[in-house]
Amino acid sequence: MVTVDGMALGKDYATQECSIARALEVIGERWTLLVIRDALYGVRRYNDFLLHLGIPRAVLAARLQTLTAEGILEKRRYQESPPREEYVITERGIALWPTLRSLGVWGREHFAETQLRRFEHADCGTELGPYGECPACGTVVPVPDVVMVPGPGLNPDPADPVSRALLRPKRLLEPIETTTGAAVQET
Amino acid sequence: MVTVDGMALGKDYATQECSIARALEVIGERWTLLVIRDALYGVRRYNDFLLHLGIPRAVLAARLQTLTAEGILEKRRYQESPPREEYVITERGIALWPTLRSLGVWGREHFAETQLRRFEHADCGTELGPYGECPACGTVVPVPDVVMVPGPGLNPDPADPVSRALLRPKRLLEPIETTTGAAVQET
DNA sequence: ACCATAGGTTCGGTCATTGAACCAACCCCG
DNA sequence: CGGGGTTGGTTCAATGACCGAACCTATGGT
Repeated sequence: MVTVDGMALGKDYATQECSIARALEVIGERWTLLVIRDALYGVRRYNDFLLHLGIPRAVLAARLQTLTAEGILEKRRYQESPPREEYVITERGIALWPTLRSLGVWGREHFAETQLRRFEHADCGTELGPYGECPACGTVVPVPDVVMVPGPGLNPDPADPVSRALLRPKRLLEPIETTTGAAVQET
Repeated sequence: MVTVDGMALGKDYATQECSIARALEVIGERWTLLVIRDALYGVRRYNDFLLHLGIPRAVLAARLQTLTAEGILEKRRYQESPPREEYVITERGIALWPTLRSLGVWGREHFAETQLRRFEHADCGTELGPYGECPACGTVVPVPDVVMVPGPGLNPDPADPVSRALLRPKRLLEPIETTTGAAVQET
């Protein structure tokens, strides 16, 4: 056999015939799922991802490019004069919500944290079940109808403006209003 | 602030207050979710993981150790005389099934593959819904009652004995019978 | 003219992953 | 008793990915 030359290492799982493996080739790299999570929470701008995630700039640029190429985010110009871009999650990205939801539930249940955020059905206020369904209505809740409610145990006065914007209840996908404090300024 | 020295890079997402991030610190590394998938499929032995995944030996050893330490796998001796170990998935690991299931569904739907495997409710033969529920019975199917059925599009004559064992229908968690062909022998 | 903002790219250093080789029990076979 | 096979690892040099910091570009505000 000749072990197809080229990418010997990296993001692919060459020998696997499995849709889980295919999925992981797309979203399995470090930081990628957190970028998608933030996009579901309404984060759209390069600088906001940067502030909220604490990800190296180069890595963020690479992830945004890959996710755009894979059709999970869509890059678009939201302002011409000083050219400004934003990255908006697509249907394909939104379809990852049940996965992220069940991963979050698993993380909370098995690593004993206080509940940091709660997710409710906007129509009735019921807390979602483990796969994003509404126990009261008996239906899978469309992502735009999910409300994220911050819980206790969440730092009440975070440093970055994105975390501050996420401190009050809001619907998924609804863009965060970027108070435009300071750019990347740390410390 | 002083950014706790020590692990500056690696597996942690230091600034994130989020159970998704906590979960990813545990199962977010390369290969980890595939090891867990295989464990759900009934793979238990070091050599079988090796053969089926094509993972470097050192990485496999590291992942098995981490997963054992995190309580996702349990290492146990299944034979004394020549001391032999096996890694069996725990409740905590089994709880990842809905996550893996929804990830697999996403991978198949968005990256247009033929259906490689199907998952059915053993009691009634109905194909599972996207989160591992049975549409006919209306309940979430316990993992031991899920039957994995190989589909078309799966290589009918794979090289390694593990893939061959996974070619016929079987329940999740049921250990694969390792025909004990040859050890790691490739070529 | 000067500073700030948004969205990047470049670069040297460090960490993780890779493939191949080696090791160590123990068994079976002759 | 010696040789080979199986299982479950460890070690090692090389390569790629990730890291933080610095720099760049375009624009707008004052």
